[in-house]
Amino acid sequence: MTEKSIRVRFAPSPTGGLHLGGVRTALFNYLFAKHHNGKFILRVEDTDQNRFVEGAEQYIVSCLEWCGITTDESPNTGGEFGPYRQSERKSRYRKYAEELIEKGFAYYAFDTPAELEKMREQYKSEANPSPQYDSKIREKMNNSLTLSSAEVQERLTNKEPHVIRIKMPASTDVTLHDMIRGEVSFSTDQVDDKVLLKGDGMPTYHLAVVVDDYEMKISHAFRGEEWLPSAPVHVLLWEYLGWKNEMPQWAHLPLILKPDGQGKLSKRDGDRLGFPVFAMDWTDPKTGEITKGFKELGFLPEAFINMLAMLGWNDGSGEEIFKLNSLVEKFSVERIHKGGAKFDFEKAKWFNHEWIKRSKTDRLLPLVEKVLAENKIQASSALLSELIPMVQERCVLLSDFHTQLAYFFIDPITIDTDSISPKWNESKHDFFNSWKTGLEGLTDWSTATIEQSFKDAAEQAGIKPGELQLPFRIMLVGAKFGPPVFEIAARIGKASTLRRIDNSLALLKA
RNA sequence: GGCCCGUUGGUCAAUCGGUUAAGACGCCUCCCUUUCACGGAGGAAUGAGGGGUUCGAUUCCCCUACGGGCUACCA
Repeated sequence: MTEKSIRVRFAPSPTGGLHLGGVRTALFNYLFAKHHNGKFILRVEDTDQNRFVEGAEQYIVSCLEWCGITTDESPNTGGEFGPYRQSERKSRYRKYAEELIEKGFAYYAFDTPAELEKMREQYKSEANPSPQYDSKIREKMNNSLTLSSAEVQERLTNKEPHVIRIKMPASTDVTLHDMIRGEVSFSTDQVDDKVLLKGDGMPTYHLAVVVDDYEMKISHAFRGEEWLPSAPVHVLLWEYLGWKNEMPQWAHLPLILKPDGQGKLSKRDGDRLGFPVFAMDWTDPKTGEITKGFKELGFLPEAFINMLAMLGWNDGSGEEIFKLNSLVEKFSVERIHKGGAKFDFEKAKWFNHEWIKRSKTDRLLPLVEKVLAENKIQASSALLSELIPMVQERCVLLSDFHTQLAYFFIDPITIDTDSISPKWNESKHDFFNSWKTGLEGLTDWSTATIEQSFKDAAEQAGIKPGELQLPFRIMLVGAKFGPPVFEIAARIGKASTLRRIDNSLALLKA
């Protein structure tokens, strides 16, 4: 048995933002390839000129880069099996389609869109709500099977618009082995004569995927489960073109479903339920509309791919946190789930929180600097490096670093006096007023000395320190969160501390 | 409608004929902490239904139900 070298491909079409499911398909392809020391190829399926969206291809590349999914061959970087953009391969497809016609496995069809529409109307019935261009119907249409060869020749020389359709055999079972689902078989009676080459000379997905997988020597083809119904067409094409022995192994991935209700997760669900569906922000070049992505929302790519990998796969150990290289090491197709998984944004956030907690300061530093800069807060890297470990366990999203860190740099904008005013009284007011003097006299401004001074003053005032700690926190932070108060006081310095006490005291008096 | 795929707690899921049916998220209780978070200890919560096969089915088979996908000159 000859060992074919492992080559897989992620083949998105550049029609807009890159969906969660798309990234997961890319990821599984990548994990499989790298686990077997194979190649991961990016192939752009831009055969539909109507759906082509400017910038979408570069956006997809950027998403993969952000995720750390590197390509071995792609439109940008090239490779020995290029071009990797189907539009640039246009000229190669027609000859295969015509070869199929010669062999009797395909035919020319001259039906206009209107005629097809009419056909569907005509044959539509209760029993058959969606009539197909199949072995029965093709007898009634305008194609090289029904027209005389002279007329076909004439129409062809007149450059009459036409497509090439596969001629599905009658009553044959097509069986394929799916790495995830095992044997799956279909009756050819159920599948229609798919268009292989479109009127504009571009191939459809069906022809292109087979030709390109063959020419690019793809060994394993991973794609979403939505492709399963058309798989028999592809299998037949591999056979008809005489490449059966080189056909890749198929693997149809389960779908990612809506969290509520049912159905495939879509961009709309994200908008509706308030979470991203795209990997990164996507700006529609026509409308200018921006759709939020995981990256910009504050996800770490490590968390994003980790979460995606666990949606439909696990290593069986119960461990859920994996780095990309561990995923590569552990990945196995056998452990991919068969059933679809509902997307759970809460769990996605948990992954991110875990990754933020576990990340080294250096990893977080540039990202945190960016978040702060976006909020007009300048901070030195040295200071931030000390601050990050103090707050990272409190951040679920990178954007949380802003709220968790802002008060180290600027006085709180809102003071949650409601939390302290119910228990506020004259003696507490007096305490802070007099403690200020004590603080002013502190020569060594450190967490320990501030805390000691606080305790001493509290004792002198006859108030339990615990009752004064929350007020102090509210004064410095503005709300009930953050690291130990005295550490905060130590960091923000004497002047800021005193100023914030004064500001709050003024508010509490009123 | 037809075809195909799927079905373990609310969600992600382990189990590859014999278990008190893991673990995680979320939720609840408690501890730690006079903030928040982290951490720790507990808790509630699962094999769609019906037939087989078997000494024994969550696990294998069939039927039903339910869910999903596909049914374009879109991918």
